Formats: sequence, C-alpha cells, structure tokens
Amino acid sequence: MTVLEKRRRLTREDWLAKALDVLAEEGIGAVCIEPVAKALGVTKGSFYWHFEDRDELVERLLEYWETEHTDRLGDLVAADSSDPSEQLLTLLELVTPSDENRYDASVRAWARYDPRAAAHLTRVDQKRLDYVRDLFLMMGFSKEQADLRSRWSYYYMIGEYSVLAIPPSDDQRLDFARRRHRMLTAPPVPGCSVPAAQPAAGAAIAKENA
Amino acid sequence: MTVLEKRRRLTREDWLAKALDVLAEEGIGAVCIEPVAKALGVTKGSFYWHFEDRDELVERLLEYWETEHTDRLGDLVAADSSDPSEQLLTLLELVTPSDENRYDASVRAWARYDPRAAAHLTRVDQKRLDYVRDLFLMMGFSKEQADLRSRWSYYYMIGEYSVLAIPPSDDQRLDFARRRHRMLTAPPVPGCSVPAAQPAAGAAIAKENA
DNA sequence: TTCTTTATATACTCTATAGTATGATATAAG
DNA sequence: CTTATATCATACTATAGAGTATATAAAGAA
Repeated sequence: MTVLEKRRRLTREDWLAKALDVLAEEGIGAVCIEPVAKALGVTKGSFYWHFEDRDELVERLLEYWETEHTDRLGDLVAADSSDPSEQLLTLLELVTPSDENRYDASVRAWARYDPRAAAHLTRVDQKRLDYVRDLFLMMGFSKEQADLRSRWSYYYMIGEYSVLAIPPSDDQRLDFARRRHRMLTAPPVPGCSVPAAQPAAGAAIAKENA
Repeated sequence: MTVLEKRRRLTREDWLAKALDVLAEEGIGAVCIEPVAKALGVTKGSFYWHFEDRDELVERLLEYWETEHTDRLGDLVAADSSDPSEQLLTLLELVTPSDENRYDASVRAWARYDPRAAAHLTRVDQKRLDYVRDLFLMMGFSKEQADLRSRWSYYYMIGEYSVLAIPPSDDQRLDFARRRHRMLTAPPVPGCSVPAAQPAAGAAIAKENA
C-alpha cells in the first residue's frame, strides 16, 4: 500500500461517508451526485452502480448516520462510572458543540423540512432523552421530575450548538456544566403548584460571586 | 374593497412576506423566484421589478425578519409586569414552539450553512440573551450566574422547537415552565468549585410526586 | 487465456431555476 | 385624451443537477 498505489475502487460505504461529510459541511442541499463524485475522484457512473438513485442515497445516509454515528455516547459515559450522577456530569462536560454532533446539527436542520430525516431524528432524540431520563430515575427522582430534568439537560446541549450568540470560553463552558449538574441533581424546590406568588428571590442573593 | 376587486399590485414587502412564509414552511431552498411568484399570482417579471436578483431578496429577507419579526417578545413581556422574576415566568410560559418562532427555526436551520443568515441570527440571539441576562441581574444574581441562567433559559426554548422527540402535553409544558422558573430564581447551590464529590442526592428524594 | 462480474467513464436527455430583453397594461398626472 | 411611469407578462438563454444508455477497464473464475 504505497502512496503511489492506484486508487482502490469504492464501496457503498465510501459514498455514504463522503456524503455525510458534505452534509455536515454544507447541508443536505449540497449532497448532489456529481459534486460528491468529484470529491471522491470518480464520475457519477460510479454512483449509479452503488445506488439506485439519489433517493436511495438519502435514505441510506440517514440509516448510516443513525446506526454508525449516534451511539458512541452511551458506551463512553457508562464506561466512565456506574453512578448515575457522575454519568450525568460526564455527559454534561463531554458533549461539546463540535466533534460527534456536527452531524447531528446537520440532520436536525434537514429534518425540519424532510419527514424522512425527521423520523430518524425523532428516534435518536427519544433514545437519548430516555437515556438521560433513566439517569434521573436512578437518582431517585419522580417520573415527572426526571422528564423535566432530562429535557432540561438535553435541550441545553442542543442550544449549545444551535444558538449563534458568542459562546462562553471552554473554561466557562466546563464550569457551567458543573453548575448545571449541581442544580439538576439537587432536590426539587417544594411547592411548585403555585404559579408565581413569590415576589422575586432577588436582593437576598446579591452577595454571591463566582 | 369588495371580494371581487381586481388584484392590487404588489409591493416589495408583499414579496418579502410571502418569501418568509415559504422559508418557514419549506426552508430557504424552496425560496425560488418562480414558485413564490406563482404563490403570489404573478410571474417573475414582477420579481425583477422589485428586486435586483435573488441575492437581494435573500439579503432583504433577513433584514425583514430581523426588524419585523424578532422584537415582539420584549414589549409583550415588559408590558406584563415590571418585576424581573415575573417577566421571566411570562417568558418561559409564553414562548411556545409554534407561532412567532416558526420563522426563527427556519432562519436557524438556514444560518448553519449561510454566513449572511448566521450574521443576522447571531445579533438576534445575542440581543435576546442579553435581555434575559438583564432580568437575572435585576434579580440580584452575579454576572456569571446571570450568564449561566440566561443561557439555560434560552437554550431550553431553542430545544423546545428543535428536539423532535415526543413533546410534553400543553399542561405539562406549562408546569415545566413554572418549575424551571422556580429553580432558575432560587439562590445558587453553594460550593460549586468541587467537581462532583457528592455521591448522588438519590434515595433521600424518592418520595416527591407530581 | 477466455469469460464474467464489478466498477467506472462518457455522452446523451430532461427538468428546474436564474437571469435578460422586451412587450403589454394600468394608473395617475398633465 | 395623452403621456409617462410603475407594474407585470412573455419569450428567450444559460446552467446545474438527475437520470439513462452504453462503452470500457479491471479483477477474479473457468
């Protein structure tokens, strides 16, 4: 396998991997046959050997993403510790706006207008939410508390790579993760049925810094 | 102005409004001149009278969105009360995944691959984050606490219309909003520098229900 | 070697869209 | 009524991308 070796011929997975890259970089609208072929150094004659049509590429691309690029986290976090609270902390600290979930963001943008993408993303979101929810249940929280807190945890991660305002520094991001972990694992504030009777917890707090 | 009145001629804003609708429904990729013209009951001869080219439409569409469809909230919430804590509650209860922010979601998806859209969205996100941050500052929280809590508030809203897992019911959504408000306005948990020493708040909590 | 299958190239067609050029029509001002 | 201007229609060109048909080359089986 020297550097000068003649280019090996492609598999369906080569196409999927490259298409997923293009999806992440430029969105589903840029996943066109000829440009991707060019990126692979072949022509579209190759494409129509491996796939029926573009529709099949798109469908298999979603399967490829769902099966090959969405399951890393559970293993990674579970391996880190068996304590649900520590697992949550690892999760909050580890899931950064870049890396793994660069694909997620693109699928999410795509899913807004394509029901096929939405179907796959729904499954993935549900699976992850259930995973985090189970952590809170294992900590002893009620079903409803676990539901709220898991959503709150997960939504923050989505916000981190969706909101385009100036993001916090890496240090601050980590600090935020730990503080969120603190608040999320603390017992629920009692008396939540009353809509909004308390007139601001304000002034009594003003000393807290850092 | 009877129902049978002959169709009035269009303005640039008519085009922008319709284009924004198409953007919300089918994404920026569907904002094409001829289809939008058809939706307006005219041909593209009209378009090229009101706009230089598609690029100008796109640019003005972003301006139109930013100036005409992103400022409602501040007024609405501020009118409701002058107490920052109550304003926050109104915000958390009021901002639903549908309505106003159907445009937001589309611009957000668009912004991922178009720097122009990203520039506008960044300003809007920053403005809103600052607004919420100010609420927490007025409540007496430190700068850092206000930063964390405002992001946590805002990110949840983004997650609400981004995450495609089965959403909670309307009642539960409102209940969640009130519970978040409770937790977000409560004083910070002390001793946050220690990474994760406490071995789960678990069993002691398990009685809480509803 | 010869045959077969796999993998890619080349040369087409067809459609959607952007953009242009120019003609038609309506509305208001004179 | 006439004219000018604002608004839109029609008929074109050009390009990008999907899809098809067929030729070609490489690799393995006979």
